[in-house]
Amino acid sequence: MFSKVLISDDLGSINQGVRTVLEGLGITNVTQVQYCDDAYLKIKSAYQNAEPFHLLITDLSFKSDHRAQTYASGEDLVKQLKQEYPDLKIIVYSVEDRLQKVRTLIQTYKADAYVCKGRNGLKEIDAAINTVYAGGIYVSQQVEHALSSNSNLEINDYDIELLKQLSNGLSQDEISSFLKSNAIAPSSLSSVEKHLNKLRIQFKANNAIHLVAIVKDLGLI
Amino acid sequence: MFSKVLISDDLGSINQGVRTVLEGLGITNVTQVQYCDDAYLKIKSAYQNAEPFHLLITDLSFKSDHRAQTYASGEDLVKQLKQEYPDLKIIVYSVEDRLQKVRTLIQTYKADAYVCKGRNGLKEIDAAINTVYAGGIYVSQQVEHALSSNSNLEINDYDIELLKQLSNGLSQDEISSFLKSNAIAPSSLSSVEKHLNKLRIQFKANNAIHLVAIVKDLGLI
DNA sequence: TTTACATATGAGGTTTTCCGTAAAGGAAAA
DNA sequence: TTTTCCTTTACGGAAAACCTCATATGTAAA
Repeated sequence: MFSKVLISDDLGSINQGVRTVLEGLGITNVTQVQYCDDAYLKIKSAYQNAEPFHLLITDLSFKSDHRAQTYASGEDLVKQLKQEYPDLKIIVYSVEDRLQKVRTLIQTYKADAYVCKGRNGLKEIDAAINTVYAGGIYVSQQVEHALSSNSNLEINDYDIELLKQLSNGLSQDEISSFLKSNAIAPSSLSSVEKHLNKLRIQFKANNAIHLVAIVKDLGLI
Repeated sequence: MFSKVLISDDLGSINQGVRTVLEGLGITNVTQVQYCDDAYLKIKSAYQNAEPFHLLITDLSFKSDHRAQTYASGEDLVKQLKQEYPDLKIIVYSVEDRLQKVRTLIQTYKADAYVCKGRNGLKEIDAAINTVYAGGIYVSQQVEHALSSNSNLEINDYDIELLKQLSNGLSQDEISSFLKSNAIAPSSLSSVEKHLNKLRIQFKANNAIHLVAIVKDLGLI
């Protein structure tokens, strides 16, 4: 089992629960921090001292306060750490249950587990630790289907860009110009219309306003 | 000091921290629940048995699961409880830091305190309990200015309703019909246009889509 | 009551979005 | 090469949104 673990979560009280789970697994060498930057520094220095952490359990959203931070969110932290220390196992523990978030973290940033905070989050943490230790990937049931590619995965970066610009206040005409000036194809007004229409159908939106509201709720933009 | 307290929060681990604070204040008769409906029922039955709770500390957002709930959020719970039991003191303890939320809960629903979960949330809980016990209102510093009327308070319930329906996919014409059928005045298409136009200017939005994106980011809807 | 002011409603014209259809271009298969 | 299929682009009409100005309504002060 893991022997050296770091917990990163700005709410101290949650750390307490996770710590209890770790104790139950016989893991006693546990450090906890309340800032992403602290997590990064602890892991870096431990690695340099040849006493690396084996597992990081981190939240995603950290309240910002007076302390300026390099890594504002757990996502940034995970991304950076997995690049520098691919061997470090990372479990994300968050209330966030947006599929897009889960996908990005597991597939792009290569996190090892995604556990949703909830009524039995601690039980899941237990299971996740065991799975990750065995070399597997653990994802909470409620967001499991985020990884099954057949879901709403057909929306690509181009679509996201359209939606972003739309929610940014640009008219479809302006989006067309924007695409042209950024050399993104297709860029004609007609294509913008067509793609947005496809998205409207896909998300069962009545109009563009509704569409933006829906994808914002989904956390896509 | 309060002698009988109920904690309502779907994440068990947070309850633990609050419980510790209560113990520090010499409060030992503490009950905790993970569902809003349970909170309501506990308070109701305790009242009927002439052993009422004196204080409720509740979260706002509760993950929905298989159990169907009458009160889906802490807001609904607070609203209902303060109507039925005005003497019951209520402290809201949430990560949510949207000013509109704070305003509604304190000013409309008459909650006694609003504490933001954060790095020193438990210290604030301590202070809030003392303030509320003394008959005062406690609001976390970071959202304190929510109550100072000079902020963006000019937007009223009517505006919020418009924005909600708009983000719901209704056209301005349909919103007008909706208002008429719900006997909300003003209801003419012209008025809907005018009010939305005012909001667009107020929020510096280019168009209705932009407007909805902005107010969604602000957490107004 | 009259006046003044703010807000609501109504009618107009312009712009943007929405939606269908059709033509043009490109890539892969026949 | 031709055919097929898919995507981009273009165009036009209908609907909705956007904007301005005129009128109506209601409320509070003179």
